[in-house]
Amino acid sequence: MTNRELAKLLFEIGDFLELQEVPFKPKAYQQAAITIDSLAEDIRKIYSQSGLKGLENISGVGKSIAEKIEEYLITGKIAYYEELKAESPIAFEELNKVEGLGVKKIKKLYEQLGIRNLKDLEEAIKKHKVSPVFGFGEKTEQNIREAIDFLKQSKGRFLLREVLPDIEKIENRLKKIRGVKKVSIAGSVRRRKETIGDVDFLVGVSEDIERYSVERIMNTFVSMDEVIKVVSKGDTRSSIKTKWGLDMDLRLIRLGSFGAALQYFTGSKEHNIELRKIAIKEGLKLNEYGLFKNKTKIKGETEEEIYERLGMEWIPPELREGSIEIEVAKSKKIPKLVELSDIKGDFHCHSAWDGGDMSLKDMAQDAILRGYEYLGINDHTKSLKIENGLDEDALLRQGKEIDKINREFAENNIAFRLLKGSEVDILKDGSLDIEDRVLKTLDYVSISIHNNLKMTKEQMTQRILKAMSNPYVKILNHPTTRILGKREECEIDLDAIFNYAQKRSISLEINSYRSDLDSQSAKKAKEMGIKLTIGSDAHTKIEFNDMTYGVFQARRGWVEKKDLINTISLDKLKKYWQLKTN
DNA sequence: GCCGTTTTCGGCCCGACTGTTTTCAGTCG
Repeated sequence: MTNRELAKLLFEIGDFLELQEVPFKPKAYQQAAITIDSLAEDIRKIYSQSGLKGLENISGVGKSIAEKIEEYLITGKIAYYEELKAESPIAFEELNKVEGLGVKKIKKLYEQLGIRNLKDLEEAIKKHKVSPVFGFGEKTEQNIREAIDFLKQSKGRFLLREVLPDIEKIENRLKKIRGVKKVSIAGSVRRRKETIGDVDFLVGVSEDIERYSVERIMNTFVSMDEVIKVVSKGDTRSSIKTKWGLDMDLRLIRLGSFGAALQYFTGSKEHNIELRKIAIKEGLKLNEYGLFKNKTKIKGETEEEIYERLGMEWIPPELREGSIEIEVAKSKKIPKLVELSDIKGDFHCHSAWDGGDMSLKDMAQDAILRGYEYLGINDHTKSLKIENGLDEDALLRQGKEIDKINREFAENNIAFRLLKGSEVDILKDGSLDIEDRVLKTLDYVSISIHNNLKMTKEQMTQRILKAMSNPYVKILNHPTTRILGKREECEIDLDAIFNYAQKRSISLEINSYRSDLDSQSAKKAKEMGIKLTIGSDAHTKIEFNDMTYGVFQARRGWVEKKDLINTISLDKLKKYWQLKTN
């Protein structure tokens, strides 16, 4: 991934400059790095199509950085980066990860104690060399010691899917504390990022809250069972570390400022900076307490009124990443994003036939309770032996059972249907492992890559294109094969896949469990007019709930109800896919 | 180094908390 590698280099240039205390340049490099990292387009493609000018058109990239990108794309290196790296003996990135250590302290530690990296720092802490340094002290030394311990055992970012239920439990607990009027989760959790770094709880209280009430709220928060360290505790903010390694902040907010605080702490940082610049242009000041004209607060109670006063529509948190959302909101064209309640069915779930924990009938009943109109059975096929993949015979037999269950629904006037699908395995040469004579008996065929993932980009792309050329294919499942947190995406030319999907009206899946497609790719597919599906990939009853996370992912990709297939009614689906099921 | 409907110069988000020092710098989000 060229974009990511380049972004990393630019970011590090920023780090080096920051260490040299060069003003403003670090931010410029890091801003450019962030933008490039979140670009949907391959930077190589931008350069090959539009040259240096194309690079300069990227927001945050000017003449100087564009030239460095060009140098990188041609030579694979940036001389400026190499120079800075050679000059600086300090492993800044590593040391900066230690909480409490910023540029100034890292520099001082190097100058006074010769500390270059984390290992040096650990040594120095062990020998109590840090506390005597001017500006440091006993407490700081102890904090650094603990921060290193946390760093070593921390898992970095957490999958939203794995932590959200626990976070919501705490949210509900906070709501019950006396004196608390309102609780909201902010930050990347509210933006529904697929991975989160920490959690921000906003607790709304009345304007004239008593001092002992404040104390009670803060005390309750920092003494929860999940807390293993209280990082800070004040009148408006407390900060804790939990046993999961997840950091949490509680912010106490007067209700009159709740909207401003929610806006501010939801971020993203980039989004907020853009918003503040707009406020400044209008002669206003935006902070977490409100929108101010001179010293007078003019807005602050709700997010909506703040966005409105700044001349734009309210922006759903999932879109607040500081890219184009503010421009779009100014022209009042923010789309109505898909919601869980729009989902009418799931095309990707596994039954007991391939080792799932539910029978076809149980699955149907569960789906009906969820308000679905249809459920596509999408069991693995025979070459995936480890998943008890079905062969042609089994698929035909399963089809008969589905017919039988559907007949019962029809007889009882239940407007719900199971659909005959299959997650057909794409073999190494791009052929499918189920014969066409059986594929044509199904309502829909979805295809997936599960093995031989280490092919060249060219080979992998050809393999998938060949599989997509089968006339019965309706969905390409998890197109890049990534499993967020476990497996990187494979080398693949997504543009070629998207072009072919567009031409043949093949739908691309947003897989809830894997977070694949990612939101940027989903956005791109949507813009090309490719229909998407969201699949839970459930193998067990509880995993049906994962649809929620697929919806989050889709929303982050600006996906609307109309962009998805599994939001249309059973009747429309019958026509759209010419289903065999009645 | 980047940016611009205050556009080619001059500004670049801003407030809370901690720890150390003794009135504030550093860090964080």
